[in-house]
Formats: sequence, structure tokens, C-alpha cells
Amino acid sequence: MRIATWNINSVRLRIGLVEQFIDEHKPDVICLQETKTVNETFPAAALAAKGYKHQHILGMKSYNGVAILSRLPLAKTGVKNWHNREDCRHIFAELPDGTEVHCCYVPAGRHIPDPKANPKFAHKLGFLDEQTAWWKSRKDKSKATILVGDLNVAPLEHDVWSHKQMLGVVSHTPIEVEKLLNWQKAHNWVDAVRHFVPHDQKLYSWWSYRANDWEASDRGRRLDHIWVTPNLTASLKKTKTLKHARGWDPKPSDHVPVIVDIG
DNA sequence: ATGGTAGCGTAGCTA
Repeated sequence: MRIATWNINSVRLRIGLVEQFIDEHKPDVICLQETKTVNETFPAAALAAKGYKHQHILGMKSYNGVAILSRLPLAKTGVKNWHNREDCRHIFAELPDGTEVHCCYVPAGRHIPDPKANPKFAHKLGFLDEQTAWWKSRKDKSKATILVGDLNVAPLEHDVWSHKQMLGVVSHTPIEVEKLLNWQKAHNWVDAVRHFVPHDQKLYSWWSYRANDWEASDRGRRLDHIWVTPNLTASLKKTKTLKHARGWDPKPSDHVPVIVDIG
């Protein structure tokens, strides 16, 4: 089973790139974030034609939006809301073998890393806290579960181009890293990507649009994650982060797809 | 320290 996560930054604008990604990598399940469209205008037919007949989508106008697209049937689909908002950031579904898949888009939190001065950062921290509490209180801890998405935090030193220079930059501040790692601990999540890629090796899934030359400067961050419950660890086969997709023509997303093969 | 780009939707918010 191949699962992929990709912050697509408008699924309507980039449906062609999604189709290219499908042709080249043939994932069984694709989780998208920042689809940026209401369900009525989501390109459901184009994706069904590619074999993804089972779709659980949740979108709103202009912002956010998540989707689980699957070649395999999806059951027990649902939505989670955090921080008292219905802002289309978290959906889940169950695969035929009973594995639960969560597709999540954590708020970015804007620039100022101070929850008092910046309500968007407060929202991000609250979102992380509520996720942590919810997963901690879950009773079915042994249920095979995969959580993927743009978590908007690069937790490890080598998940950013410069740990030192990024300590004060939202996405890598100590408070966010602590909260993301607490969320990980709360459900014993295994970082399926770092399971394969050594912690001292740089790995990014996002490069800013604002760089003159994203590839030359290579100031990336690993914001997109695939986590699995410990009972799936033995089934992890391999992972791939498609760095070259950041250069796809004509209009790449600022995030690239992250893939894990399981079972 | 600042400003740099992108998408939606057509101003300004969000990233």
C-alpha cells in the first residue's frame, strides 16, 4: 500500500500536476491539503477517471481544504474540528483492512512567534494542544492508524536548512517543536519518514516561493509528515520525498509530495 | 532588518 501526502496549494490550478504525480508514482491513497475550493468545484471526476473513485473531501472557499483520494474503498469517513472552527483542516477515513487514515492541515501561524501578539500563532499552538489531548484520550490505541499532512512544524534540527537561524522563525520555534513532539508522544506516533532517513541528514518538503532560486539557496523545511502507529512499524517498506517536484512546470506547489510504502 | 512570491478572486487575507 502506497500512501502520499501533498500540500497542493489549489487543486484546481494544479490538477495537471496531480495527474502527473499519479502517472509517475501510482499511490493507492493520496492525501491533499490546501485544496482551496468548495466540494462542488473539486475536480472529483478527473481524479475518479484516474482510478481514485473513493473520495472523502472537505473544502471551503479560498482557504484550507483537505482530501483523501483512494483506489480502495473508504469507510467510516469523518471530520475533526479544532479550536472552535469549522475550517476544513482535518478529515479521516478507514481503508478495507481497517487502517484509519487521517489527513491534517495545521495552521501556519504567520510570522510573529508570540501567542499574545499574534492570534494566528495562538491558534496554531491551541490546535496542537487539542490534537495532543484528543489522541492522548483515545481508547483504541492499538488500532492501525496513519496520520499524514502539512503539520507546519519542522521538528528536527535537520528538518530545516539552519537550525540556529530558524530557532526564532515560526515552524521551528522551540514551543512549536515541543508541542508537535508532545502530540507525537501522546499516541506513540512513529515518524515513518525519519524511520528511514537518518536524523543527521537534511530533508525538506517545502521551499518558499520567495527565494530567487529555491534550488540554489535550498533553504527548505520539512513541514509535511507521515506518522504511523507502532504496530505498523514492521510493515514500513520505504519512503520518498519528491524534491524535484518543487521544479515541476509550469507552476509548482511550494510543497512536494511525500510517499511511504506500507505492508 | 527588510522584502521577496503565490492563490483566490478581484481587495485583502493567508501562506
